[in-house]
Amino acid sequence: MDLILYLKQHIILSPEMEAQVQGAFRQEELPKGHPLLSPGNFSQKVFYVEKGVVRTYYIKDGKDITHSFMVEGSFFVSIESAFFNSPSPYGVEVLEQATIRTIPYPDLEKVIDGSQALQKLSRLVMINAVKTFSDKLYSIQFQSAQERYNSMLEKFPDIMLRVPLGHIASYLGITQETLSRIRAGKV
Amino acid sequence: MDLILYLKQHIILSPEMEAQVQGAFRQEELPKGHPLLSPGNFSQKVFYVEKGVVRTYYIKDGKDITHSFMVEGSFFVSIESAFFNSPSPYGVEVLEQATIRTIPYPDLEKVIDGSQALQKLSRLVMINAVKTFSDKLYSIQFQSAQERYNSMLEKFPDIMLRVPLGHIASYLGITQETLSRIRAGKV
DNA sequence: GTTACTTTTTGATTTAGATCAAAAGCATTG
DNA sequence: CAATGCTTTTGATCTAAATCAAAAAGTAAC
Repeated sequence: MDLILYLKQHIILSPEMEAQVQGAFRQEELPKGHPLLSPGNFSQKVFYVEKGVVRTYYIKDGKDITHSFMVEGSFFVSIESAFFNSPSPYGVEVLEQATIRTIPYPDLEKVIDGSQALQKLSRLVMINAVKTFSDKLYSIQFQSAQERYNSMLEKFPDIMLRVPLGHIASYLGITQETLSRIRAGKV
Repeated sequence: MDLILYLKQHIILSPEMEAQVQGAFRQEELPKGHPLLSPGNFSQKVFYVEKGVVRTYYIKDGKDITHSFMVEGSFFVSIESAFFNSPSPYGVEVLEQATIRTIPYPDLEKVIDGSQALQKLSRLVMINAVKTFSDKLYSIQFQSAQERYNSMLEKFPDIMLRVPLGHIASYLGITQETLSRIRAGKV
């Protein structure tokens, strides 16, 4: 969803503010496979997905672990880089032809500071980030592989069919073999 | 740590702002065992722990699961109540004689809106909440019970000795029996 | 179609930690 | 100091999912 539209759905945006946001965010059309950020690099960019599917991941013991799938209307920023001045453990890559809007975090902070409404919205976006983590923690801690698979089917029915098995398995916190068995109903 | 001192460590606080904060937060001395919030209740209160130890928890399948230990200098708010107007799945209780400062979230929001510096700090506090969840998710997903135990020993050496085994076990995401065995070095 | 390569599935075995059950330690109260 | 309840430990068994290994299915390149 278009960034401005997204904002207008949540807050009232003055024409001046709208122009400021439009100008502050870059817009990029990116093909499948395009890396937006590689793990271990430093980037203070905030990403907004207007269209397409993007994946964030990190490398653990040489293995690629999917951390999240981002669909239209999602924000991402490396907390490590933007707030703690260190390299990002996360990488970000385009899974499906995407339209991405980006802005350096310090610039975004200035824009936000200029609007009470944006301040409130930015808090909401962060709260949602906390909630996403909280939900994922709960699912890893208390749900079985089968249950997590079912939840994901509900949440991302489309993604399940289109991305490689390995990405989904690592996202669910299970091995590819287990996911394959679950899918086949052999559990 | 005293709330005002905490704020001053992070930002510059004008005398007027300081007075406003002092007035807006209530202060309570609470004994061990005192419930600050019961699971299933609605509370928009933001808690700040000035002194003592507090625990947040929830009930899962009739079992009491410790979600976090809060020591001096920690904030807590039920996201569900404060932001989504629903009952809090979390409960909060005093583990050790504590000094707690509280403020309804809507009031806090007004205070924050009046100060650029507080806005920035509130973002940082939220970022830290995200990071805490992120770290906990990682530890549950990739670390063994033994490793989690060791990390906790480093992070909360004092708490480990003073709170009931069951609280620690559920916090670590393991059973009491397993924790007992780990402690005895029988693993 | 044949070859080569990647992705997915199937099978056998192992393992960390759970569960179930009971014993041992420790406090508190009369 | 018994008697009564907690909390913690110990022991035996079970289980979900990992690991290891190989077969099968897809995909692309020639």
